[in-house]
Amino acid sequence: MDRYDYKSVEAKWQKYWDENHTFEASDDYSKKKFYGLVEFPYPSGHGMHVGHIKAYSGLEVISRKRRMEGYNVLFPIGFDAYGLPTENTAIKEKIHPRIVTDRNIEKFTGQLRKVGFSFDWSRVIDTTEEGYYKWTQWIFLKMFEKGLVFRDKTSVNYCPSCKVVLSNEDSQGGKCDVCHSDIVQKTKEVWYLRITEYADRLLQGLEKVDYLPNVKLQQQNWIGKSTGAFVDFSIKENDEKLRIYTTRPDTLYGVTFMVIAPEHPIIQKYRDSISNIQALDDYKAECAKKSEFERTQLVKDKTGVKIEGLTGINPITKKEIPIYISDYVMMGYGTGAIMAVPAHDGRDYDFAKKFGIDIIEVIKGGDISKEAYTGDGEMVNSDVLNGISNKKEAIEKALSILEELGCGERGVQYKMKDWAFNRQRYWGEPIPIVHCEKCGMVAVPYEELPLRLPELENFEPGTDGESPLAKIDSFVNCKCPKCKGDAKRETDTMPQWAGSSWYFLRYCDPKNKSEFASQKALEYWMPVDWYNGGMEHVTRHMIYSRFWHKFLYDLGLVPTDEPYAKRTAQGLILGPDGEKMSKTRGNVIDLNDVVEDFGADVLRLYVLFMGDYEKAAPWSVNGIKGCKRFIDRVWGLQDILTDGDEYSDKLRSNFHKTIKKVTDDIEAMKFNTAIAAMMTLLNDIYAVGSINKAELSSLCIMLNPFAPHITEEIYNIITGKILNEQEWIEYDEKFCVDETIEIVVQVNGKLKAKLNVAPDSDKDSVIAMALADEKVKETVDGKNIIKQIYVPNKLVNIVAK
RNA sequence: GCCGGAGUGGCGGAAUGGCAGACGCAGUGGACUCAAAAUCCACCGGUAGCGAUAUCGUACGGGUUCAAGUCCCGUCUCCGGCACCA
Repeated sequence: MDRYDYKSVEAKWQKYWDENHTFEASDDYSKKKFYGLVEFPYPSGHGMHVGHIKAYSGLEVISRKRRMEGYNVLFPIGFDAYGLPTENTAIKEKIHPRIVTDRNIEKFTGQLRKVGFSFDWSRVIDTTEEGYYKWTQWIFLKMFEKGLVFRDKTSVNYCPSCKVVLSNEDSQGGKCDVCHSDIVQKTKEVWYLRITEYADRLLQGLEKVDYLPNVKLQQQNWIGKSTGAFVDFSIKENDEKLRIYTTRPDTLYGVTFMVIAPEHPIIQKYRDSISNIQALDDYKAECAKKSEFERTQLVKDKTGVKIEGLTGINPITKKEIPIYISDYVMMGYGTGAIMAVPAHDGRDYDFAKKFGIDIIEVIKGGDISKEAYTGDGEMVNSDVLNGISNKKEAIEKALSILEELGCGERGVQYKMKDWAFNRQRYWGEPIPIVHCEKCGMVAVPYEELPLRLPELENFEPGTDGESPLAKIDSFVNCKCPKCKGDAKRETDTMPQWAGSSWYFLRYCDPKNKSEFASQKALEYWMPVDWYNGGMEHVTRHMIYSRFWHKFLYDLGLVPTDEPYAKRTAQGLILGPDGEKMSKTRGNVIDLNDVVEDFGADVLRLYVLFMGDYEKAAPWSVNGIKGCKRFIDRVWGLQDILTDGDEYSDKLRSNFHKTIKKVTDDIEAMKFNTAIAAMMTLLNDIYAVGSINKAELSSLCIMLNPFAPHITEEIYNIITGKILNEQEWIEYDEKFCVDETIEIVVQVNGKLKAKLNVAPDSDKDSVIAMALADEKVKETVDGKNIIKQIYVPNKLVNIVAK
């Protein structure tokens, strides 16, 4: 047999699949369906890297298996092509972002095809295409219509390098998600989507979907629901009520001061009656200068100023307490005001120590002279609450008192904020809104969609953070759709996350011109049965897209309220040095080189074999050689091929066991052990010295999802048939059991002997055999046998003293 | 600080509470070769021993159990997420 020529074989089958539309999903809606989704790539100029291959290989294996199991499989791919890197390349090379995008998509497509992924190439999506972004704008307008879009002037996360406003999600850790510069705070009028309105449903929806526990947890934390109470504190000097939010109403008797955010409106309202207003203004100005990062990350000394002229009154104790402003209280969470209980909250404790405020213990159990006690315990110094030791009970009782007094109510808060939905850049979906002096914000009529991006000479954003579109008079100046008077167009574009918030719907019916997808197609294909992607998209893309989907569900436009039935995530591929792959580290593995040197099958096999699919694993230049050897040895089986259309006696059980293992492991995404099992089988075959046609066909089928090219080729050579038209192989449980089973014999838990017995032998005879063993006899000699343990088909343990 | 996850040979990693180290890589010895590569065969956790074998061994300290990498308690380290969220 000649050496395996992967280059020609891979090219041959890729051409065959393409010409025969082998992997295109059928429109026959009577068949059982499987919708497998992978996160579509951002087509960057660097091309794909091996991480992409791992990300897609998981569902690739499952999709190929599903097809052989008789499913109508939708396994689509597309490109999430709007975004900054493309625009920056366009600016640098002085060409249109359209050209950059097309160039990069072509590069990606070529690479994906070379790896032999079984994507449905007839349904490719490009989010920057008119036929697509028209519907992105359409959904936005629906949200606008339903009051989920609003504008607000607030302090926003601004990246001075990219010159854009970022959402909280895109500026985690105080760094820009794109360029990693420090984020600064800027006051700006921005667009928001009211995602908080769906907070509770996004949380509840998690109960009925099959996501990795980790994924659910991260989403729960991100939404950050807390239950507590709003409590009104009276102000002594006037009849104002200062409302706070707390999760611990049980500690009300321990309140010794209040803190409000520096921006709290009550200060402006009572400016004139505050004697140290200048000091408060100064403090506020100082805080505004700090970035979000400094304000939250550098938790050091507590700072603040006491308000002279406003005094709070504890609604339960009626005691007078001072009010401070401090930047450890945020205007954006709760009511921007808190009741401080220094004895039982670390932050309040630090503040009280610094400002010399009383600390009153109300829960026993700690030493409040040293630090705040945040644990549970018996209530003390709390009048009617005294003696209660159950936290829940104490909270309930405090709540009912507050409700009776009419100065408190139960409430819920979320950490999640509304979604800042705009960027001041060119390469994004234009926001289809017109500003009219008379009519205010007016939606562009649906029939005028798509609202196209105007042609530009210069894509650079303005220095003041204005969109480059603002410089184009012909775009900006327009007529108001309502009153037909002069009006101006919105010049901001949508953020990168817009296009990916509904792409899985478009795949169901990608060429539809009159709807974003037909109801029939959606009813058949949705929900996505299995969605795999990176952990980094769990809190942004996934929450955003679940929100859009739930909105469309409320309009009756999609059949399910959750888009994804199941979600898994792959681990990163690290560089050979164990560090995250990056160009600056110089540890990036070039995909093209790997395909060139080893072939697509070896690459596919290796990314799944290198470790647990869900965990990060370093690339090993040597490790991939093992997969190469495996593939070559599979090819070599043709040299020891014999006739035979059923399993031989010598290998029957090996095959059944391996098929079972591979079948189960694929479903559990334990690809590494599935491959290991096939390697073991291959070793067994070579030990036997021959393989028949039935056996080799069977091996080709189970290996096909991992290494589709070589298996198609071998299968075609030995049977004359096409493997992809075959069914997935079955195993028979009865052949998975050996004729004799090895039983381990231990004495006092230590291995002493091994016995070969028939399956399901009875206890007495096995123990008798064990005790008859020379080695066992020797060890037990002179001791009393206290206990005999028999685990059927596994082991015997004799306890002797 | 809080919430997750992990810690097993030289390396990547396997092990429904039941033979620790499957499978692969690297390494060592041998075969083939003028030679090398490729391929094939054997060995491949530590200690003692020529050896059969004995003994220790899954981050560390305790515990439960006939039996613990796996379960429980405590400690350390690393990774991921959230972070002055009241």
